[in-house]
Amino acid sequence: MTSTPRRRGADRTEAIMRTTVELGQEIGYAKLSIEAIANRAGVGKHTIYRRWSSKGALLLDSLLSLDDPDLDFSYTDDVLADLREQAYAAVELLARPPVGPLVQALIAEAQHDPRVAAEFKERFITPMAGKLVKRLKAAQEEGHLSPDFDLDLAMAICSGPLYFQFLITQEPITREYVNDVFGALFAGMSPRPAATR
Amino acid sequence: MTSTPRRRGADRTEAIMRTTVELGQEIGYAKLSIEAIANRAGVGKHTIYRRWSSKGALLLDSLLSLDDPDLDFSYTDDVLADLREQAYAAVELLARPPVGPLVQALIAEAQHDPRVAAEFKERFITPMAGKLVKRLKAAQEEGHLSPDFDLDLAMAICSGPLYFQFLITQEPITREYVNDVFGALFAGMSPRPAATR
Amino acid sequence: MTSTPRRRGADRTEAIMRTTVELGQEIGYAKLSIEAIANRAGVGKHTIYRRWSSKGALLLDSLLSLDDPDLDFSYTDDVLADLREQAYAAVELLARPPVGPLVQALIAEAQHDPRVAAEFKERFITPMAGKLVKRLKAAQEEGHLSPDFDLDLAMAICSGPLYFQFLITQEPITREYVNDVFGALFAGMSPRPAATR
Amino acid sequence: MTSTPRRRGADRTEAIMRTTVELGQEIGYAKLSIEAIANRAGVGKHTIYRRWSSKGALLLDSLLSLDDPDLDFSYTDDVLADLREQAYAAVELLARPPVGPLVQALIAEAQHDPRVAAEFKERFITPMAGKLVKRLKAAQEEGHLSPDFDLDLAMAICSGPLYFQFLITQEPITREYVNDVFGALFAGMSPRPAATR
DNA sequence: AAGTAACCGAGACGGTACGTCACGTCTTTGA
DNA sequence: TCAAAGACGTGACGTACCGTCTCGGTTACTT
Repeated sequence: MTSTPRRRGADRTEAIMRTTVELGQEIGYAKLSIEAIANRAGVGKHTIYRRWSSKGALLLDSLLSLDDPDLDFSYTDDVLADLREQAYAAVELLARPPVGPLVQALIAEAQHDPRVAAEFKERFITPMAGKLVKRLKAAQEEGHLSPDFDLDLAMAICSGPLYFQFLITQEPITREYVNDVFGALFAGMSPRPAATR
Repeated sequence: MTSTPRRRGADRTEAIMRTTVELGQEIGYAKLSIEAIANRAGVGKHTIYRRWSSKGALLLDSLLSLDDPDLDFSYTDDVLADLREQAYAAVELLARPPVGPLVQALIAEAQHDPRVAAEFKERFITPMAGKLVKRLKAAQEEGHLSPDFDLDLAMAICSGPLYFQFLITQEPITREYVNDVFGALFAGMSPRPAATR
Repeated sequence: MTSTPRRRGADRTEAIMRTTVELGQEIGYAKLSIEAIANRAGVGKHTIYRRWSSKGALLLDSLLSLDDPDLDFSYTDDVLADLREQAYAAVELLARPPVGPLVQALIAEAQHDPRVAAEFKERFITPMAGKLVKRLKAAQEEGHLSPDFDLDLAMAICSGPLYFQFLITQEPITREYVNDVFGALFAGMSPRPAATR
Repeated sequence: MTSTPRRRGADRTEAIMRTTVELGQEIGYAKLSIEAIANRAGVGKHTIYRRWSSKGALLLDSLLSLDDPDLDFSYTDDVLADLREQAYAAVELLARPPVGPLVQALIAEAQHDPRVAAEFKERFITPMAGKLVKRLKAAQEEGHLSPDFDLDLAMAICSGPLYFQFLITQEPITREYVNDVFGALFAGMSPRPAATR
């Protein structure tokens, strides 16, 4: 029997995060003000400041509070296909509200708030990277991946081009783009030895 | 003989951009206020608003007004080496003030201002990409690069991992990291045909 | 034959004053800005500053440039009636645009600009007072007015209550009000000797 | 036992009004800016805007917050003397800072802000008028005043000439002037009946 | 007729103030 | 005891005008 210990608090916390996402979708996460969130959530400003040290921290918690499809990799014989599949899912999430704009806003925050950067990396990037690295390791063990490949590097190489498209060119990340990227990464840019010969 | 013809305007424009960089280095580009820049530059706020429509626009112009080392690729026999060399230089610029923080701030701005995003892409990213693509095309023609390779894709693959490190993990981009990335990109992640045999 | 000497200037001067009145009626004389007048009149700001030293000066000239009904007193046997008649006319002018609001604005300006106060008194009040004093003097000579009456004082006593209504209570100055004021001024506030006796 | 309960607010209100008067005396009430008052009073601009809707409203409250000598009429046998006495006192107040310039500024404001005009009339003019009317009524009952005299009119007639001098001619209002005005008002402008006979 | 001076529109410029917004801290008050 | 409500000092926003100052481009008078 749970004696509703400290129940009110949790309620409020959730309400605030829910409002954050809601309001963020309406007016944009960049224009969010603590003041507006407090107002909309029917909560004192203090109640927010008590829980989060910065807008970035609130955004991060709000992001992570969203129903996480908890995407994980398939482990078929075809690593490339598995990676693609996974990327499709990730990209689809990032492609639309609320996750996409939220991540964008968080990365923006991270550029001038090292604490947000650290937390974001730890709680958002690293878990994703972990899964990827695990999947790659399995592939490597099965010989589907070049054995002398640093897996953290692989992680950066796989994620980088997607984030580049997301943050810099800001064009939609299509399945074709994903296919191309992974295709290229696996094939390498060198002229094919076979072709040369 | 009229000296300094229509000089006043340009003078101020430069003074403002100089002050922007200066003050940005002192207090951080994110905390820059138009008010403070105007004050420091001894200029009315209007004089800034007349020239730039947003902080982002001012930051971009200020960035581009910096003495551009105008880095361009070498065209030796070794594409890989040339790319690396170029990346070293770029990374070195990004590694320290004023360019690094300015670019960081600009990318942050670009996340919630599409106009900044577009201008940044057009005036900062695209020129760089152009040089890279040109270099890659030359390589391709000489058979140093897989011939069936979309060059824009190559651009994303080469830049992505570096920007990922710059924006997301925010760890210093060492020469080793650059070497690893380009090495991996050229080799590809697939197990070597030799190994397969 | 007038060889249009310095003609352009006069044109502009008039255009500016016309615009002043026009724009003042639209947005209120208090909110008038030199900038807006210049714009509307199609004239550089300098051209205004060259002619008038302050907004008050411009307002005063604009007021005096209006077609002046050039009201003057009748000289019948009945001073009281003549004064009333004159007051009706004056009050009617003050009652509606553009004169009323303009005078109001000028008096407002005069409260914090001694130069405006002086000019306004000299060019607006004094001429009116002159006529009144002259009319009163005639009356005095004909025995229609208490002979031991300082005429400047009489002027103040006649005008004061009207301006009081105009500036302070800001209620419409009806003919009845005018009648009452002059009636009372002539009769005096003392109990009538005749009535007492 | 809670001391200073709900005290903060009132403190600030007073501080702001005090500063308003102070600063107004130094630089003139017309040149007062909310910004400067806030600065000098060590208060945020909002704290002022929260309390007063316009500069006029603040000026009015500041005026009324001044130590009011709370002048009231004597009730001797001599109405004329009582009125004079009262007028001396009033005029003396208006003759010098801070009251004089404040009232002047308020009347100026009232010329383009109907809300200020209304409040000023209600809270400054009407109370004074009330006392005067009351005094006049007493006089009337005692037969010291013409019985068929509208008292509101009497108010206008008594105040008008003084305000005329105050606002329009802007010359000092001497005791002599007061004497003359009231003398004339009581005697009336008509030739004396005795003189007629 | 050409030269020259004055004047003009346009509007940039350094300022000052506006009235608003949000920050993060702090009281106060009601449940 | 805790939270809502929101007052508070601070600082920046973007705008409006101030009065001064170029800037070219006419006029219209002089020589």
